[in-house]
Amino acid sequence: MAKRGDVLELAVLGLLQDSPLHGYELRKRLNALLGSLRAFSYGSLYPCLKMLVREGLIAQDTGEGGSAASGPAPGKRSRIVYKLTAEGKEHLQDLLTESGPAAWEDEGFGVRFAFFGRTDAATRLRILEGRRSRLEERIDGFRSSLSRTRERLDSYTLELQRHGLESVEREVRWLSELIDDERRREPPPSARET
Amino acid sequence: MAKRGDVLELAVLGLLQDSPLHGYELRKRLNALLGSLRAFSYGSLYPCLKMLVREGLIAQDTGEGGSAASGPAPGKRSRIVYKLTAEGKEHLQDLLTESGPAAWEDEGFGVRFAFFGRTDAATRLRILEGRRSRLEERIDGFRSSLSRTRERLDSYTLELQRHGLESVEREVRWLSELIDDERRREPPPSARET
DNA sequence: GTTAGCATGTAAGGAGTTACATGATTTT
DNA sequence: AAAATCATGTAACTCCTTACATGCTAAC
Repeated sequence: MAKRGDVLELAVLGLLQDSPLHGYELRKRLNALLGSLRAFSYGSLYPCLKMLVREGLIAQDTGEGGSAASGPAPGKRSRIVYKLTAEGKEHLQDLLTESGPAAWEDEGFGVRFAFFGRTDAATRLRILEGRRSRLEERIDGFRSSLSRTRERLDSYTLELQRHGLESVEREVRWLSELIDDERRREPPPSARET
Repeated sequence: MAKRGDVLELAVLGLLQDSPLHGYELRKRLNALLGSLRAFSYGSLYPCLKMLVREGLIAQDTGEGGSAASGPAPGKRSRIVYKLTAEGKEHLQDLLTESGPAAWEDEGFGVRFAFFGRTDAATRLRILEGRRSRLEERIDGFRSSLSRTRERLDSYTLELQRHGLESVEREVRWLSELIDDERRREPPPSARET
């Protein structure tokens, strides 16, 4: 229970944090935001929106204001604009601040990183470091499995492993640079004590 | 119809091509082979094996030979050894030779590449080039979406996009080197004509 | 006037995971 | 004799896709 790997849910809540949006627009921004990471279809977005409404995390804003132009693009067609509720904002903060596997694994990390602009410095650092040590574990398991099975592998398989390993090592270097940037911007409290 | 993205099926058939194996061993090799690409659990492997037997692509070899040591590790416990049937071999060749999205997308490409040792040169080249142009398309769509939404993105989101783009560009360079290697090894027929 | 894009949904199903259930064998 | 690892499986569930269904509006 409470073990939802829902990247979609988090991404939707995160986007609605900036401004209310309707489904169609939401999907475009979603896929622009996640870029190569992931793409979602309407068939998953709309049911997700319904669920979030049922859970009280977002609210529908169908009716146009009262008299004149009120929506972002008035007079188009009946569209359903969603916005975060107070509960939704809280839940979003919980998700973004959360530690644990959800925040380290590929997609979970990617979405959280995309919303780093609204995350506090301590959390950013924690997530970056969590991701890095997760990748370093992966490298270790990788190397030991390589040394165990090296003799059995042909050159193509080996080349695939080598390229995969190099990709992970490259991401570790990237993370290390980001971590250094964060530290420079906000030095650890131990430097201010004494 | 006939639109099975089954990475698992292909990987199982590919591994059984080298030698008959039982499920447990198969899973270990599977995860060693695919490394960072993917991991499979027993909950998907065993049902898949059953399905492949039903389809006549693999056969079970439960009974030990007749008298003395016959299996790879005799006298352990009742284990079910699977091997490719003639039909299975044919189907595997079809899958490995296949063009189209299945062979270009991330996982489909990865598995096919892992089995390049048993693939002919022309197919290798075709798949490598297919993968490369697929990635180049992705880069284009990416750049145009970036120029459309640049002003709206904060620095973290932008950094994520930049890193993603760089990863894809890096893979394109990798593929280009591999393609050059293949060409050097087996020059195109046009160079032999005249 | 027809194609393309905006806008919202639903039903069926695919591909895989987690957790459970069971038991033998080897190592410590 | 306890713990780890070998070995095989099943049931329920998750998350997402594809294909379908519908209709409005803008551009060509």
